[in-house]
Order: sequence, then structure tokens, then C-alpha cells
Amino acid sequence: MKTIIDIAKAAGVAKSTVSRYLNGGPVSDETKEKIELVIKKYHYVPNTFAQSLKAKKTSIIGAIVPRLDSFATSQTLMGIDDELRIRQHQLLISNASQNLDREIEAIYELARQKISGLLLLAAQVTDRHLKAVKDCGIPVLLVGQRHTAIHSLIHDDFRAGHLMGRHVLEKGHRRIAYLGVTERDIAVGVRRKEGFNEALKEYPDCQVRYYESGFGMNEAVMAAEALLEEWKPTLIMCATDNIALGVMKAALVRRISIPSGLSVTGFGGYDITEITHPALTTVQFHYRQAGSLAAESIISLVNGETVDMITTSGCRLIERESVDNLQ
Amino acid sequence: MKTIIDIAKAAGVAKSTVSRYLNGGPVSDETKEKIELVIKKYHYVPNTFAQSLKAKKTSIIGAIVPRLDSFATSQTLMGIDDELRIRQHQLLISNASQNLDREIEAIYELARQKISGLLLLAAQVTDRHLKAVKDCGIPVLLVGQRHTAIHSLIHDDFRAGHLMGRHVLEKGHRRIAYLGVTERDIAVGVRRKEGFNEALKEYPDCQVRYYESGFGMNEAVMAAEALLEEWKPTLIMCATDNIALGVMKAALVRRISIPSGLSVTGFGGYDITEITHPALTTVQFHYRQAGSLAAESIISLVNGETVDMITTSGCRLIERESVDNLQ
DNA sequence: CTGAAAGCGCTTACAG
DNA sequence: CTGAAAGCGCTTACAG
Repeated sequence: MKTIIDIAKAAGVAKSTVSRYLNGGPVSDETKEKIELVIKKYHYVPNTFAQSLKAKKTSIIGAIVPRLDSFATSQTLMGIDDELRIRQHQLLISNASQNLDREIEAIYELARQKISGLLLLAAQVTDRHLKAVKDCGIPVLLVGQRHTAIHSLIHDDFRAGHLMGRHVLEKGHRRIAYLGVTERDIAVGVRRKEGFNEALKEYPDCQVRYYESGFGMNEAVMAAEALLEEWKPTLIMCATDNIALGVMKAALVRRISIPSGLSVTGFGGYDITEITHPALTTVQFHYRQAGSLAAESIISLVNGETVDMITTSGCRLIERESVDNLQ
Repeated sequence: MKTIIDIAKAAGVAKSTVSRYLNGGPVSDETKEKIELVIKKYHYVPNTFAQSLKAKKTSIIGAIVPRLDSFATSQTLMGIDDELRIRQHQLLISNASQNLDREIEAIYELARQKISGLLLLAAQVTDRHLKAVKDCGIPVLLVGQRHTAIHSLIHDDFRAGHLMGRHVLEKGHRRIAYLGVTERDIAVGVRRKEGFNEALKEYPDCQVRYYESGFGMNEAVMAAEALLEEWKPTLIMCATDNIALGVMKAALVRRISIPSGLSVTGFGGYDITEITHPALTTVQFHYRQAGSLAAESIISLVNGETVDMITTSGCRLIERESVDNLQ
């Protein structure tokens, strides 16, 4: 491996000049050419550790994700990665495996790696998160959840719930089961439901019951079975597409046909919902785009620019075949 | 931020002693205690850049993946991450977005980051890959594909194909369409098919036609539609679960019921196949476990230990509801 | 525009 | 077991 000294010698200049060339400092065209030539010849690439050690900063953005095997996470990560690449930054992904402790640890661990900014895709924000974020003293952007103390990029979960609520109500549904998730997840567990409740206000005659499921498809199947045992709604509104998939499975097993015997909706816009049978009516979030936006924002934050405390990424209703028209 | 000097001063020892303590060198119990105390007190963590710069090595393992939004990739990555964590190594993920050029670039880029080992989850291995691997001079383990020049960890695709072939043949299917993928992907495109062909040898009366699809679900839907237009097999054997999902969609749209009107099988063992209706018969690969194994192997390689040039991860047939019994 | 010098925070022989 | 010294490969004031 060649070092900056080798290059300097070969080019007949001082290493400080080479460094200046590398960092876009003032260098005459003549020496610029000489250096360029030598660098090409030797395939020289600066040692990032030495750079970071001296310059005391890196161009690495860290991202902590609760899990890797989720459509939303993958998409968001790809959006982040794309944008970061364009802006010459590196992405360091840390997977917490749905473990809160590991999430906190990861914050400290990434800080140790001297990342210059952190993207936090947490499902919930605890005091320990807050403390860790404060301790490590680097810019942080919360993605998918909001918190008054941290810059946040959120999806419009309330509007999503409202959109979907209005849609199914307009289709004439008046016996609706809402199959949600834990309220500790504010975005998914609370906001979507609140949006739905808002739509409900205009239909006081509508019967609604609330149920809760885990995030996994199998948990959803079981939750749906229990629900269907207890009540016969005309529609089950599911807090995520995965849960909707579970509900469809449970319905099919019971020979309830969708949508004639039971309507189902999701939230997310996962690829798979397009090819289920029937295709699922859902609200699509723009995960990939949100990822790009997040990357952009965190870089602004790192550069000391002002960024809105809260940015909202849109959503859109995709009407497909899983909701019966009762009108 | 405290440095090793601050710790040394506070503990009343030389910084080399602190360093020795940190790296498990010979230190008396007495000084060990003093140092420990100070480190705790100041929450001291060594600067990784300085460490790497001096020690000329890191405990980072790089992983290049063709895409992030794939079940197989996510699972493998989680397995890798878990094992690496146990062994005190860090994982640096680089996403190539299904772009061969970016895959090659990533090899050089990761080498620049001084990773100590590389896990390559490529779908195909070209001469340019080989050159890059050679150029960067670090241990590399190919995951999911094999190549004589590189240590490889593969799934038993041949056996998977054989297992599935025998299974459907024993169920009495004699008009089979094999919906495969590009042969540039040796593991998925070639080996699985070869395994199937092997099973076929015992049933010379079986009619078989071969078709090709892309990896995406929508591409599979289209491929299946074309196939069904042209031929009426009793079973479509799909090279991946995703493709099987696409076929199920196409069949359902045409009101062909599964498995009575058409049987379908997949390969992979993705979570989703458990809750499709009917549940999909498939061959499960152990992605997560393979990931752990890969992490283990690359660390051995980094440590200069000998590792088999090729390790094979198993698979198992999961018989569910999508194959009709024609006997 | 250019170079010499100092220093980033560690580790590792080398003496003792 | 312990310390002083050299050095990893860069960047950044400071002179010139």
C-alpha cells in the first residue's frame, strides 16, 4: 500500500501539497497535474483511518434498525443508501434485532465509530434512547416516529388512517373491526387508529370494535381467528399489510371469501399486496423516498444547517379488490 | 473525549500500560484495578481510528449484497450479524442494488475501509469480481454461489431440486412445467434445475417443458400467464418462492384452483409461503444459519486458519397444500 | 502556491 | 511487570 509520502516523493512535492490536492486546497495547475498522474499510476487511495484520526470527522452516517427482515426497513434503507452515495457519504447499518437494549448499545457503539450523524429507525423512543442520543452528542434524525426532543421524519400515519377510514365508510361498511398493534408504537399503534377514529366521527351509527395483534403474520392469523370467533364484522381494518395477510389467511381457512364475505384492508403498500388474491386495498407509504429524504436531512443537520423539527412524508390510498362495496 | 493519555495520567501509569491493559497484555492486578477504575469513571472508549491506524487491522467484516429487499438476503444478513457480534466483530453492509458495477466498486471501497474479511453474496461471479478480490488481497467468502477460485458457502440447490422433483413425481405428476430463472445464476438457475432433472431420470414418461421468469413477483405473474396460455401442465415447479407466488396469482386470476386445477411448488421457505392459500409446498433453505456459518468461516479465514474450499448448507422439503396427489 | 513541523490517539518493540 | 520512544498515515496552521 502506497502512502501519501510515496506519492509526494514520486511527484516531487511535499506531502502537505498532496494532501491539499486531495482536499481541494489551493494547488497550481502544474503540480496538480503531476500529482494526479502519480496517484493514477500507483492507484493511490488515502487511508481513511489516518484521515479520520487527524481530521476528527468522518463521512459515515449510521442507521439503527429494529430489524432487517421488514419491507418498510429494507425500502427505507435502500433510499437512504442511494442518497448517501450521491452525497459521498457512507452508510453503517446496525441491526438491533428488535431488542431495545441492543438499540441503546448501538447508539454508543456507533458514536465510538465516530459516525457524523445517526438515523434512528426505532419503533419506540424511551428515556434511555434520549439519554444515549444526548450522551453521544451527534446529530440524530428519528425516522418513522416523532419526538419533540429530536428531529423527526414521519409518515403521515394519521392521514393514512383517515383516508382508509373514509374510504371503507363510503363503501358502506358499518361493522368494522380494527385490528391494531401495541400503542407503544405511536406511529403505527396510535396515529393510524386516531386517523380512522377521525373518519368515524361522521358516521356515529358505525359499530366498531378494537383488537390487537403482534406484527408477525402468524400472530395475525391467530388474532384474526380469535376475532372472527367472537364477532362478524363486514370489514377488518388491519394496522399493517402483514397483519392483513394474516387475516386473509384466517378467512380463507374458514372458507370466508374476500371481499364478499369479509373485506380486509392494510397499511404499507408492500409489494406482495399487489399479488395476493384478491389484491389488497391499502395505503401506500413512500418508504424509499422517505429514506432519501432522511439521508438529505441528516447531512444538513451534520453540516449545521437548520432543518424542520418535523418533516412529514406523504401516503396514498390504493384501492384494489379486497373491499366490498355495500352501497 | 478522553484519550489514553488522560487515563494514564489519572491512573498514574504510562499510556503503554493502559494500552497493554486494553489489549490483554501482561499487567499486574494492582495496576489493572487502578486503570479499570479510571476507565469506568471517565467512560473511556478507545478511538477506533487510532487503533486501526496503528495496528493496521480492524475487526470489521464487509458484506456485499445484491439487494436489501429480499427474504434470503435479510435472513442471511441477520445470521451473519448475530455471529459476528458474538465474536466481537463489526459488520459493514454494502448494497449493490443489483448493479454489477457497484458490486465491483464496493469490493474496492470496502478494501479501502480496511475491512479484514469480505462476505460476497453475489448472484454471479465474473472475471471482474475475481480480479477485484485478488487486487484487494483480503480473505473473501462467497455466499450462495460457488467458484473454484474462492472459498464458498452454498446451499444444496442440487439436492433441493432433486428432493422436490422426486416429491412431485411420486405424487403422480407427469406434465410438469419448470419455471426457472437465468442460467447466469448458477445456484438458482442451473443447480436446482439439474437436481430436478436428476429426479426425472427415473420417470422417462414424464413430459416436461422449461420456461424462464425474472425474479420479481410481477415478472412471474406475466411469465405464468404466458405459460398457461401455451400449455396445461398439472404442476408448475418454480425456481423460487417469489415466482411461485406469482404463479398462484396468475392461476387464481384465471380461476384455476390450486392444487386441484394446478399444483405449484417453490424453493426458499420464505415466511409468506406459510400463509398463502393454499400454503405452498417448498424446499426450505437455512439462510440464517448459513449466515452464522459464513461469519464463522470468514473469521477463521481472517485468522489464517484453514477452511474447506466449499461448505454446503442443508435444505428440507416442506410438504404443504399446493401439490395435488394424482395417485 | 508550497514546504517543514507538529500532532491526531493509539500500539509495539525495546530496555529495564 | 512497566515506561520512554518511535511511528502508523494523514491534516492543518504557520511561515515563506
